[in-house]
Amino acid sequence: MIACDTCLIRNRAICSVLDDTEVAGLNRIGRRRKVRRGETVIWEGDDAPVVANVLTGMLKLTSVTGDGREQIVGVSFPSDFVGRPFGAGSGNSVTALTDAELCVFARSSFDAFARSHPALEHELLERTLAELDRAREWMLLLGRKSAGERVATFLLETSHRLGRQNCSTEATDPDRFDLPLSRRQTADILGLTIETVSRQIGRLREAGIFLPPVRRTTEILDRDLLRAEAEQG
Amino acid sequence: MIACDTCLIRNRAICSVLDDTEVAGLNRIGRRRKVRRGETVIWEGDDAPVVANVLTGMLKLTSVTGDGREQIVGVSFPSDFVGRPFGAGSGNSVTALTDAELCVFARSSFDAFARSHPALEHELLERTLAELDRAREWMLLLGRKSAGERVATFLLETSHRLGRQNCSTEATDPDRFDLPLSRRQTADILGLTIETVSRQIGRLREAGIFLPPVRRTTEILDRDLLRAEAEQG
DNA sequence: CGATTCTTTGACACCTATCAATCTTAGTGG
DNA sequence: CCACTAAGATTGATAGGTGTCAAAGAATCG
Repeated sequence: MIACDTCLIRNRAICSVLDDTEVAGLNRIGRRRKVRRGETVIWEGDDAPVVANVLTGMLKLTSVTGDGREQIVGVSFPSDFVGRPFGAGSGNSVTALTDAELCVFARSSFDAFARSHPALEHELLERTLAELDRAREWMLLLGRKSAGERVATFLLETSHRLGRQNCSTEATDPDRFDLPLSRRQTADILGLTIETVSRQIGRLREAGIFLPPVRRTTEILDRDLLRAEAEQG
Repeated sequence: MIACDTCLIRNRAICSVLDDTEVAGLNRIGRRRKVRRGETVIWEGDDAPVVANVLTGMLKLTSVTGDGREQIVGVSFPSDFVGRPFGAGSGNSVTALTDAELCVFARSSFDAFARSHPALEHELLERTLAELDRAREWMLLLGRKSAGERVATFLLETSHRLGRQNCSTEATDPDRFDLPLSRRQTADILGLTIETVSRQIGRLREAGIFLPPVRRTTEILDRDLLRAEAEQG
């Protein structure tokens, strides 16, 4: 009996392409680690000696300028892979947005394991390509969209990603979701200030399109109008 | 004798990890294609039935909003790989910035070939990870940097990438390079307007930091000051 | 219930976009 | 080779969107 047998994301993480024997091998070089909200797992510019699977919780990937301006360049959910395997040090920090649990590997061990398991590398490649797609879509948002469009796009994208995340058997309403992000974090995702995000959300609330957090739970009231706002708001 | 034997980028493209027999196999499913400046090879949202190695020239990857605002999300040089293998259709268009020559593969054939050649997939993974690093660094620029910082960063980055590109035996001056980009294209990379880019370049010229294009050839006069501008200009 | 943190709201300033005109470059045909 | 044209780049005036600064209002947590 190894830890992976009881792993909640055994069938969704990169491990899903490995058979039981192979998973046992991977299990041998990994260990579980709990992190608290706000704790930074990997530091930007560091040699980034670890990579990990996200078991529970949410994490942010950030880049920061010399004088402290921060941009969130990615958000990781359970079953996502975080860290930078192969060669280069990490270009961004990884910090827990909520309490989280990780399955951590020393990078050197993981690199060696991956190199000898092509199926794992293929899965990693598919995920990296998907992440690159997402990053490039976000570049369009950061470079060319107005504050209103950004906030609307963010709400749609968040609803979509959290919907995929929810794995309960019963169908859940994609228009209602818990958003464990502060204004600062939302602003850091959208390349805006907290005040601008606040005003745009206020605008959507007044327009009856969106219902802001009541104890973290937020709701999209008019998805069609929100989509229109995302295109040109 | 196959086409790859005379290929200028045989040792720099993803093919470099294949032996002669394997390259022959890849050669069998590929074909060369010349494209003219401005020609679009892959259309955003298309099924994107092709991937390719860049042999000569420069290409841009772009995302576009519904109403025509464009963001350049990547620039490809000789030996770079373009297109979206495995599953998802392409999220962005690929358009030639200069006349260019490509080594094109039907995506289905390439996918199959790659899956049966782990070394190739590993190389693809390394390149995709590096591209993701670059994309995320650019997200910081688009989300958090001022116009002055963007232009300065762009000049440094361009100098760096074109320097690596130049493979002549003699050492070339990294501070002098040819920049085959119009103001519009530069603006679309930086998420700015052409007027703002023009003004910022004018500012750097007046400050004696940078010499704008004379018949495409541009020159960095004071790299240290330019670096300072990139941090907070 | 008090203290801290986060969010909202307002007033104002500034940066960048927009609009418009001039100037330069590149390309074409006489 | 030069004039002519069209496209691209620069420069200027103006406006608008977002950032900044400040204060008041919620929410969270002991």
